Amino acid sequence: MDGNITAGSGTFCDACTVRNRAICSDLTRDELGALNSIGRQRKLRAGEQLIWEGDEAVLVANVVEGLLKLSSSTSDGREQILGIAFPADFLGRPFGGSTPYGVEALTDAQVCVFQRKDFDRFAKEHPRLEHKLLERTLAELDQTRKWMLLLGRLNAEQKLASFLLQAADRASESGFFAGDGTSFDLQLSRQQIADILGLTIETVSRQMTKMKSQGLIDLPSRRTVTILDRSALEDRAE
Amino acid sequence: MDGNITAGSGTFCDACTVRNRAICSDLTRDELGALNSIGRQRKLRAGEQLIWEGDEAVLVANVVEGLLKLSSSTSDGREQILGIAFPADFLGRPFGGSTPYGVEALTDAQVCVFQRKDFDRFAKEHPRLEHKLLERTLAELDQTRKWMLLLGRLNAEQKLASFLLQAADRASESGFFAGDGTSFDLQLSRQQIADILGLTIETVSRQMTKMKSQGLIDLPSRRTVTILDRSALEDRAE
DNA sequence: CGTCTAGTTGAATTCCGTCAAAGCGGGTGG
DNA sequence: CCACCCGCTTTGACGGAATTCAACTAGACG
Repeated sequence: MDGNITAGSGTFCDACTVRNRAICSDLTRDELGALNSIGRQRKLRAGEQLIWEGDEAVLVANVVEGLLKLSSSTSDGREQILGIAFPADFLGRPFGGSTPYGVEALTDAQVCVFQRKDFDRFAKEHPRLEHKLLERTLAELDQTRKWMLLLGRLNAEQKLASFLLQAADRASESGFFAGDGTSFDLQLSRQQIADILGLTIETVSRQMTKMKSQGLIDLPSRRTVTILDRSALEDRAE
Repeated sequence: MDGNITAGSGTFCDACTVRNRAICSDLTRDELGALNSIGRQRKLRAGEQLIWEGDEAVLVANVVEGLLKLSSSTSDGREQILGIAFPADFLGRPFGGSTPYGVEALTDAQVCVFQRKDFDRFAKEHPRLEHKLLERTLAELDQTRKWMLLLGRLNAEQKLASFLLQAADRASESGFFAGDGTSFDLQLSRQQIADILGLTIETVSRQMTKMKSQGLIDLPSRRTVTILDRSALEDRAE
């Protein structure tokens, strides 16, 4: 259980690939050192759970590498994905009681974890960090609200079109299999897409083949999507 | 257009009814005075718009009295309510570009507004205020995510049952027409409930009469709800 | 070459939205 | 005081979109 945890060696921040984008980006060398000493790097395998839904919030983390999902389930087992965490995103619930959602790695991932108590203390003493965290949380809230409109008011076609456009943007900006910016790897199964959009796997599949047959997209392989007619896709997104 | 704006007189915080619950609650007298000097009280009529969707974020506010909705619309005019703001809640998007949702008063309301630039500056200089704002934003994010599960994965009956239970809780804790805690005033039209739950007005109506006929609730008047069988309602909520 | 999982396709069903009409209640003016 | 009107709500009939259940297919991997 400890095999995938590396003790904070005092140097890992220097090598951190998301250092300039994560909430730590405004810290001085000394502050970074202090934060370093309370954090640990941890590797996660795809499918591994970092935080369980409803658990008392004992840890928070920065995503260094990979994709993670935040999700919650109904009592009868249907799942809704509440957000996707990308590298440099922050995870967990500081200053809070329990985490009302689970966090699980979608791909192999690397995170920089902190005991919540340690992090809370550190944050309170470092307003610039708190400020970064606040900005990030506000942005996340905006994002989440946008998603609510999708869930509440769009039909399956609109949901999928919006999703593909957003995925394409994310893919090109973070360089995932970017190619020419129109072809990209989804990194998500049909089931996961369905869980994001509040649909079933069959509906997702049907909509994708429909879009393919209409020449809006191509599906060269299971998880690869090529956008052939972006503006038509935008028309359907709303 | 100015008739409903009162200049900051230097004393209104003292009389503020939400002073101990709003984000200002940790400030010293001096700090409160300073904040006071950049804020203005404003009264809103039910239906009046405080912030327009997509506008550049020029103001932020504390709710002093009344209820407001945050909402967004699809291009074909269907609306989704993204959140309800209660007294002591914070409104608007500090440190940001545009507000991606509109804010409108549901009841007559009173808010304490700030120019965003003034507020941003003040906040940056007062970490305790930022901390409060952060805690509030995190709580709001949790709330919003819970709502996403409802929108994405619950059916009409489950949505309505969840909504009524939550409304009952809110009503009793904030003392709205609390009565014995089971009977309360909704303050929302059927259309607004539909916009919250991602349903149509007819579906909301049908579900309510169904619950009434099953003895779960009573509907003594248009906007009053009495919960007769809470546990049965909880069973249906998920 | 067989097995296993993820994805696709099809048919039946159900739930919710749409359209239309009727009911209710509160306010206004005769 | 009553008749009328207006907006909100309820109710009904219908259709369509998405889910459900089930069979089938395509790759991946040993």
